[in-house]
Order: sequence, then C-alpha cells, then structure tokens
Amino acid sequence: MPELPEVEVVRRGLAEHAAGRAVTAVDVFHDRAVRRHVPGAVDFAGRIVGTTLTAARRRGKYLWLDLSSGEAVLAHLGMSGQLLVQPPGTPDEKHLRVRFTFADGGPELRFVDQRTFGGLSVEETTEVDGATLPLPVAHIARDPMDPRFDPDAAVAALRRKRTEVKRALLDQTLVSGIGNIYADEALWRAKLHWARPTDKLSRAKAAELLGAATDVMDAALRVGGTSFDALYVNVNGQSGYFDRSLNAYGQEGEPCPRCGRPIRREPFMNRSSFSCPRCQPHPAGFSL
DNA sequence: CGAATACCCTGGCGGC
DNA sequence: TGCCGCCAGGGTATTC
Repeated sequence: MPELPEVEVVRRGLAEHAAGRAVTAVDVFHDRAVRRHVPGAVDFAGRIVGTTLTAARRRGKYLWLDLSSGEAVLAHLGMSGQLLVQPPGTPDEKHLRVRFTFADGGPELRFVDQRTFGGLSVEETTEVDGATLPLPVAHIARDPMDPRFDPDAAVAALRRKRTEVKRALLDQTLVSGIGNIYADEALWRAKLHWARPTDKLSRAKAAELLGAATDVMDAALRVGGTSFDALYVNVNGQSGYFDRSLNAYGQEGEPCPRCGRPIRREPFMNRSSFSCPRCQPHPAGFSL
C-alpha cells in the first residue's frame, strides 16, 4: 500500500515526467475517481485543460500538481492507486480511471486504481503555517521528511493523546505519512506493543518511536527509489523492494529477526497488527 | 469535544 | 473446478 515513501517515489516521478507540460485533454472514465471534486467530472477536466503542470508536491500521503491557473490537482492513491506515465497508444489498463494528454504529444499521465479508494480533485490552495496547501490538506500535519518537521512538537502531540500508541501513529493530524506497514515496523524497532497507552510513554520513548518511523521510511525510500524507470512513475503502488526488509509487518509465524520468537498477528481496527511476543509484550491489563 | 466506529470498494485467494 | 467469503485498508462522516 502506498505510504509516505511510495508516494514520494511517485512525486519524484511526476516532477521529472509531468512538471512543465501543458495539458490538452483530460478524460475521466470512472466518476468515483473524481468524487471529491464536488462540481463533477466535466468541471474537473475543464479546470485542468489549457493549464500547465508547474510542480509536483507532497505532504504525508497526499500528492498534488500545481497548475499555472493557481489551483492544484490533488491526488490520494488510497490503497491501490497508481499514477503512470505511458506512451500514447499503450493499451488502456483494466482499471484506468483518468487520462491526461499533453500538448507536446509525449507520454500520457494515467490514474489507475483497482479499489477506487483513491481519487483526484482540483482544489484551491491556502497558506498554513508558512506552507501552501490544497484546502483538503490544510489539517494534515507535516511529515518526517518535511524540512520544517518539528520532532519535539510531534512528540508532544503524540503524548497529549489519550489512546493506543498505534492509533496515534496513524493519526495524520499528529504526524503524517505513516500507515499500517510503517507503524508496525516502527513499533517493532522501538519494542513497543501497539496497544500501549500514549499518555504513559516517556518523552524519550515517544521520541525513539518517531525516530524509528522516520528511519524505516527513509530506508524504504532509498530502496523504492531504485525501482522506477522512465515509464512508470511509481512501483505499482506496492512497497517497492522494501517488503524484503520488513521485520514484523506481514511476517506472522516467521521468526523475529531480533529474538527468534514467531511474529504474531492480532486484530486491530478491523485490520491486522504484527508484533513480536517477546520484544513487544502486551501492556498491563491487555486482552484481545 | 475528543475518541471510537462504520463505511466506502474490488479482486485475489483460501477453503470446500 | 467453481464459487463463496474473507481480507487488504486511509480518510471521512457519524456516533458515542
């Protein structure tokens, strides 16, 4: 699933292959892909055609292309969204939702999304704490790769919560970019069980956890960055090659790389959480 | 008001 | 072999 490192790979691809190009046509093949664009698909296309894509930007898992009109095309990949750069004439992907065609006659930009949790919209931008953001992103916190990310403020925000630590890690208004995969990897590195109460974490432990999340996403970006080529803006919305480096996520029954005990899987928020029973013991009073 | 839950989707895959 | 049901899960609206 695309989390921060995967979305950053896509952003870099767009910066290289889409920025600076003038759009001559936008075709929407599935209305659900633009459902967040309230005025509808025709308005969506009309606001983009005739403009030039001027830059590719990102905050957390949100991605957007600045338009020469002053608006921005906002994208969220959801679970299965891809942005692909494809030569004209390439057969349509089975789940092709939106196609951008350019004045230079070069490669098309295609939004492909099997499960349609992702989508595109054209948005106005606003200033928030010195950053220019599309309106729906205004409430999203800076992510750990943001040059102006404030680790101390993030630690304080995390510890102010009255909830389980993994819920807080996934809360995009505290720190953005972390999803289920990197949350489990960060918790494993910090030797914390996902149900530990946030407000009982020491400042140092919370800082260690956020540092671990930052490190694991940095490592994933370095690996994911090697696996896209000129045609594909991203890596199929998957984790790139980083899945080979996962210590906990998806590793149920596999030995913990640190202590050898089999990794367990527990239900969490209608999905799964993976942890080591020895390195990440249940908090006091925990029961499933 | 903050926290927790429901819901939106589709296809791959395990099991029978 | 075919089909049923489970599972993946981020963000937002709704409920508690």
